[in-house]
Amino acid sequence: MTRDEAGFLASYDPRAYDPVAVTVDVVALTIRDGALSVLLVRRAHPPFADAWALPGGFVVAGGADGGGEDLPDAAVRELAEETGLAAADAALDRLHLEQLGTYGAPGRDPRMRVVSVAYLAFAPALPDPAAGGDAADAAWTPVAALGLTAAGAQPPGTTRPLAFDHARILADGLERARAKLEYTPLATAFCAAEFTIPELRAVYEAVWGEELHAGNFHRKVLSVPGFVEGTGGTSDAPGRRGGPRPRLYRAGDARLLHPALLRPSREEEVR
Amino acid sequence: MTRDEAGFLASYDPRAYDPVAVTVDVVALTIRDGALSVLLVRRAHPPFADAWALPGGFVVAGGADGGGEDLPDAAVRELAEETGLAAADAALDRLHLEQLGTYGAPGRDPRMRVVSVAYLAFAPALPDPAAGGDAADAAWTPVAALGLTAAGAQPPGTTRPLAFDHARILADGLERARAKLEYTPLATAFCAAEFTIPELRAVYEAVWGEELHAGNFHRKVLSVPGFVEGTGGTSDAPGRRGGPRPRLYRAGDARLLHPALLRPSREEEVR
DNA sequence: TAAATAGTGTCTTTGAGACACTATTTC
DNA sequence: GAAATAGTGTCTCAAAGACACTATTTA
Repeated sequence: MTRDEAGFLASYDPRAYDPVAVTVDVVALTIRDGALSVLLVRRAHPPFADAWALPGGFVVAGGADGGGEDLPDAAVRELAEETGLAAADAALDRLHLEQLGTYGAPGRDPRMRVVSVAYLAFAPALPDPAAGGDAADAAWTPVAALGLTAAGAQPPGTTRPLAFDHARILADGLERARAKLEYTPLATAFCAAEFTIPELRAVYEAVWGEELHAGNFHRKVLSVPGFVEGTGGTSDAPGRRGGPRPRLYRAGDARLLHPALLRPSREEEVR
Repeated sequence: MTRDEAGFLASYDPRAYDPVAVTVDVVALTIRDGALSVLLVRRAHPPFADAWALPGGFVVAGGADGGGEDLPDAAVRELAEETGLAAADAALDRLHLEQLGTYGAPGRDPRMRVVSVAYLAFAPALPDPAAGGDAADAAWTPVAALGLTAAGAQPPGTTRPLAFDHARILADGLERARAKLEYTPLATAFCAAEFTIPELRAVYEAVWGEELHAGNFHRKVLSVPGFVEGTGGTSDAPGRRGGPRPRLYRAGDARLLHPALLRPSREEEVR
């Protein structure tokens, strides 16, 4: 650093600017009882007290000398804090986390200018959360129960309206999830370490909201290089309604599916 | 708003938190002389004075009572300010702008904690920029000249090292652009309002960095519903090296290409 | 035994890519 | 005329989806 740069740094006063708060919000998805579900918390404090919202909160900034937390770390911390899931929990180990987008329209938070970085998480079936932090309650909620429109709005009279612009964020997260299942092997992130092809198909059906042809799906999954690899084992199939024991598979080493596994209902094809 | 909420808002002091600055940075791409190029500015002030960087700057926050600017507006403003392109310019009208991602690792800016929301812009050929704002210079730069690796790093000794983590942001923007050409009609955003199929092919070749089969490309583009629509006109083809006059097309009404136009070289297929 | 399910075989249709060819233009 | 290019025809191969079928399990 030159002397000029050092001098500039010393005279720099960040508080001369209007303040902006940075938060993270997490769209955590899982499959519970065959239904795609999102983790929601009930807000204990205003604004939107008692309303349901995505788990999230302020990022620890740290001073000019460092000490702040990185954004993905903040997302995992908020997820753990507000749900009682220990950050060291084995379940959180298998978590897939990716950045979804940033929402910063003026007025989206009545307190002040807040820019929120949203993260999208895929998790295998997790235990019921325990409320913690600023949350009065926490629960996995089937997304179908929220009455979300594709445009990211909830019609008036919805039983569980979301705080802030969280309906918009959730709608974006759902669309991202649906798209990612097409060309990445991330459906395996919703499964346990070992899974069967029918279980994997159930994930696709829950996320896409439509039934898939069992036979063609099976052949397709096995034909995509690196999607899954067999373990040699067989499921012990508790509580099924008949049929042979399906074989067990692990996630393969592919990071992209090629050829992709495209959604059937593409009549819309947004024009 | 309940009285409780109003009381909470009145007592809320945003300055109790460590400050975080929010900036926007723009990866503006265009095709110049057949080469995919990015708009860079030379920084007039520390940190990284005299280094090249993506155009960008602080977001106008506004107070609790509003008055701040939305993030996409800030991106367009920075683009206009630092390049001398008038915001009302017809060229900026045809601009495609989308959010790329948010970069907020502690220490990425030596002054303080800075969270930067990056935007990706596709533009038709634009005039040479004129430096303005905090920029000492501004220029369209062929991305090949920057020696970027796929990992988003620049090898030591690069002629034009980028400030901050802008090499990473640019690499992410390029990969996003390459992917988007596959399944959206955004290649047309690099073209004038009317264009020929060979011009469109040149866009794909510049962004993907490989040659495409002219005949198959032509048939493919016309076979995807809503990609392009004919104008009935014919190019007057100045300065070509022979061959018939190509027909003119406009962008169609499709927002997704189906079937997609996949990149040929997918041997890698990241495992 | 009946019903449900795992997994495979096969046929049809669509689309991608290779190659060939004609027509049109510039040098 | 030679070379380059726009645009079309045609063939082959890969892949998606429909349908059928067998084997295996539960109720």
